[in-house]
Amino acid sequence: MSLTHLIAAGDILNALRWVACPSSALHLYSLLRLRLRPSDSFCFAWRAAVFTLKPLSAAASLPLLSHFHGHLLRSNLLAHPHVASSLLHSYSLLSPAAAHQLFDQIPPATCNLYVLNVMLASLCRSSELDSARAFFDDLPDKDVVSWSTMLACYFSRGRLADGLALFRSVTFTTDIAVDYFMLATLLTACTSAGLLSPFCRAVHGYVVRGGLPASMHLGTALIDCYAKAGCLDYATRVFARVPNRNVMHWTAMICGMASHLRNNEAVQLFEEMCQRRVQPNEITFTAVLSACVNAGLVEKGREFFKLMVDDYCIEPNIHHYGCMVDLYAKAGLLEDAYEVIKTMKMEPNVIIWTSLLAACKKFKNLEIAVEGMEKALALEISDENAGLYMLISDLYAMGGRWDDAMNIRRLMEEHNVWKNRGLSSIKVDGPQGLSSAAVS
DNA sequence: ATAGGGTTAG
Repeated sequence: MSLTHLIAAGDILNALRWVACPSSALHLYSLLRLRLRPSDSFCFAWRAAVFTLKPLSAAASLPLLSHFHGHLLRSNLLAHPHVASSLLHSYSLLSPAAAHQLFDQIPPATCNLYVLNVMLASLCRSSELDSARAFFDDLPDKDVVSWSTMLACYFSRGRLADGLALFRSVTFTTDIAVDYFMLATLLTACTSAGLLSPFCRAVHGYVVRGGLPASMHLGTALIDCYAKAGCLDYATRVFARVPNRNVMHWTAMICGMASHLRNNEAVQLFEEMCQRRVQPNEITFTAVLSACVNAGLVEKGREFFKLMVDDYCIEPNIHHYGCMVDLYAKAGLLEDAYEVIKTMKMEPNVIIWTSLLAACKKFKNLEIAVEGMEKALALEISDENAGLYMLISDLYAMGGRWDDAMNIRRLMEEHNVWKNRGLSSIKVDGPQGLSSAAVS
């Protein structure tokens, strides 16, 4: 009797693990609560609470979360550190202020290192870097998670020197073993900061000596880092050694090939990925479509776009549409390009209009140009759109509509916008930020 | 195995 109800409770708990919808999760949770007897292990109750919190925070509903918070308080489950850290984590993703408020109410007996690390991560995402660092310095104990959270914080905010100094501290002044989580953190941070090739090789050496690649995330980070550094042969080598390549590995590799204009290899990789039944995602398609654009592979691009929509049921986003417009426009297929714009489910952006109208100018197709221009003029005048406005002025002039052309120029002068002035916003963050230097 | 830090584009 008691055994059957325990099995049933276990099944519900298992189901709760994989549920994604918040209302189903809450439903299963209350079902489970009804089955639990006082004699049941307390472990059941807190695990159920933790599993329920995941879909709740994914649903991004603060009212739902605070409702469940009330229940956790009343049932005294919040005294359990697992529950407290999970709830704090959920809050921190939705409202850092609410997370801070909750943190202040957690009693010392519950506030273990897990809870403190969640709070540190929350501060790293939302607060001044210095207050996160002060919190880190005040931690009574620090484990590998505390250190890598703080490291990622420095790197993600572009504080390379501080990040590297902290990395030196953890390696030289503590007994903490650098794990693959931390390496992936470092690698990702350094990749986006443009600190590429030497660092990547160092981490790779560390990984090889450790007899890896054991971690899927680290494999992706290594491939991406080598690819961004221009070391595509190294990226390929790492890629070949990953045992169970997932969509991330394939996508990182395809992006790498596409961004270095090795378009045919990008297309080949994509086709091989599909043959091996690895499901491409929207980013994979962005990469392979841009390879098609760069190589002028119109038919391949058309085929892949259709594959994405019909076979993989991926709703095209603005990048996908942008690739298709560019693909057709560059090939002089202006009707096809304009057709894509007409079927888009969102407003075309400046990139898309520029692509179409530049091709209209090049191929001297004023018919489509006139239709497009009328709509493109709805975009507000700004430095970013200056190039588009110049193009429209040129097209008017080409069609002999000098007054309209002059009007556009006058409008630009009135709004004081000039082509290329947007370039002054290019980010300059010191010598390490210059990726072109790091590529060599 | 079981809570907290990491992965792909623009």
